[in-house]
Amino acid sequence: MSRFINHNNAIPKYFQLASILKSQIDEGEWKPRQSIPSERQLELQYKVSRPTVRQAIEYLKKQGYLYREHGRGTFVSPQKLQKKMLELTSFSEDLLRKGIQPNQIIRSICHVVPPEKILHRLELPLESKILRIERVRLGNEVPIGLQTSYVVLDDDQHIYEDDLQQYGSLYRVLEEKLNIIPTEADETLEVTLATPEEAALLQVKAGAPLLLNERLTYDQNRKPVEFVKILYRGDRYQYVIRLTR
Amino acid sequence: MSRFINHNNAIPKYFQLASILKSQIDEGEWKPRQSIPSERQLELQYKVSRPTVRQAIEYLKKQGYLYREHGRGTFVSPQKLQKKMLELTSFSEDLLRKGIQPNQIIRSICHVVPPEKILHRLELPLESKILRIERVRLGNEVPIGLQTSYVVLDDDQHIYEDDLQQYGSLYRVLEEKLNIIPTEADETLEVTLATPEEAALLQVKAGAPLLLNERLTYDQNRKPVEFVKILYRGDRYQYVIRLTR
DNA sequence: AATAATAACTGGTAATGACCACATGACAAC
DNA sequence: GTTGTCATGTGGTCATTACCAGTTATTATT
Repeated sequence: MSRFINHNNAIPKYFQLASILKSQIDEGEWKPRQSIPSERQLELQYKVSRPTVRQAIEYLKKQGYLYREHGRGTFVSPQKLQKKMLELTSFSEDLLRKGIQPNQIIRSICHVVPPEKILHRLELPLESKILRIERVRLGNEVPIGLQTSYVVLDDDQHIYEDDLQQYGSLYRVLEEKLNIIPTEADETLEVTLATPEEAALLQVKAGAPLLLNERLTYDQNRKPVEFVKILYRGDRYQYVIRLTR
Repeated sequence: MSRFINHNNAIPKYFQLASILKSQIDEGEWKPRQSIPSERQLELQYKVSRPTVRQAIEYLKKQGYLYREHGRGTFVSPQKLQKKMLELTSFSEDLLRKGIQPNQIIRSICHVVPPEKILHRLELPLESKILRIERVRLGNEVPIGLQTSYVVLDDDQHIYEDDLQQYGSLYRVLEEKLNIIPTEADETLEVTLATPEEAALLQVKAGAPLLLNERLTYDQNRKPVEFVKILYRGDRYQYVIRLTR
C-alpha cells in the first residue's frame, strides 16, 4: 500500500486517503481507542485540503472504522466494530466470513408466475413471469437453508445455471455480469415449523423449528430486484447483524 | 414548518434545509421517484452555498429519503423506503410502529454478577456487579417476549423501577435521564426451544419454538452499555429490519 | 429519416479561507 | 491547595470558486 496521494489519478483523493488510513488501522499501526492525527495534521502530511481530509474520515466513520468526539479528536473504533461493515450481504459472504465453506445445489431455475403477494411487492403487474431459482444452501457440505429467489430482469438480461456455479453467488452475478447493485433491503425473520417436504430437503424431522427469512432487495436505483425466501435449519444457523442509527 | 432558512440561528443551516426538504416529502409535495430541484436551484432559492445544500441532501440520503443519480438528478425514495430509517430501535418503538400497544411487567431489577461470557462482551473485569433488569414484554396485553438486560452504569448513575415505568422504555431512560445514546449494536437471532420456566412466563408449552435475540449495544463513544437477551414467542413475533450498504 | 456532434444540464471532487463550539491543560488569583 | 480564566487544540459549519464526469435533449450533418 502506497502511503502517498497520487495527484493525477482517476481515483478520488478522498478515497486514496481513506484507503491509506484504513490500512494503518488494519495493520494495527493505530490501536483501537487511540486517536489518529488531527484534520490539520493530515492536511499537511498528505498535501490535500481539509474538506478532502474530512470526506475521507467521514467515509471511514460511516463504515465503522473511526469515531469522532467534538473537541477531543478522531479515534479508532474497537476491534469488534471493525469487522462487518456491510450490513447487506449475500448468503455466501455470510458463511465465508464465519469460516464456513458455502456450497449450493440448484434444484430448479426457470421462469414462472410467482404468487400474487410477491408480484405486488416487486411492483410488477399481475401474471408477470419472472425468474425463480430454487436452491439448497450448504455449509461445510451440510444442508443449512432452503432458498427460493425471484429475480426481476430486463428482456435482454439472463442468468443461467452456469453463471451461478461460476460466480458462486447470485449477488456476484447481478453485480458483475448485469451491473445491478443491491443496495437496500427490507427483511423479516420469524419462526416456522418444517413441512414434510422442507424437512426432507433439510434433513430434519417434519415439524422441526426453522428460521424463516424473507427479503425484498432494491438495486442502486431503488427498483425492486429480488424477493427471496430462505428457510434455515433452526439448529444450525444463527443470523448475525450489525445495527446503527 | 417554516420554509425559510434562519441565518442567525443556533441550528445549522444544512439541518434547517434538510428539515424543509423532508417536510415537503412527508407532506407529499414531492412524490416518490420524482426529482427534487437541483443543487444549484436550491442554492439560489434558500440563499445558502452549494456545500450546505449538498450536506443537507447527503443527510437525507443517508436516512433513505432521497437517492441520487450522477448526471440525472436527486429523487425521492419510494414510500416503502421512507418508513423505518432507524435501524436501531427499542422494543417499545418497534411495537408502536406496528400499531401494537407495548407494555411490560418488571420481574426484577437489581445488581448482580452476570455470566462471565457477558462480562467479557461488555469489556468489564471479572466479578463486576452490574444492573440486571428482567421483564416480560407485552403487546396488546399478551406476552410476546422475555427480556433480560444488563446495563453498564457509572457509580453516580442510577435507574429505578419508576424510571422505566415513567419513560416507558430503557432506551428513553438512557437517552433522556443519563445522556447515553445507543448508536450501534451487534445482534444475533436464532431459534431455541422454551424451557419449562420460560414456557410458563410466555404462556406456551414447554419445548415450543422461540426466537432468541441477543444484542450488544454501544453508546455514542463506542463503549458497550447494554447486553440484552430477548426470547420471543415464535408464533407471535416477526422481526423486521431494513438493510443498507 | 437516421446518425453524430454538441451544448446544457445534472451531481462529484477539490482547494481555500473563515469562524464557531467543545475539551483540556497551563497558569494566575484567591 | 483550590478555583477560575484563558490559550490552544480539536472537530463542526459555511461561503466561494473551479473544474470533472455522467446524462439528455438539441442541433447539425449525413
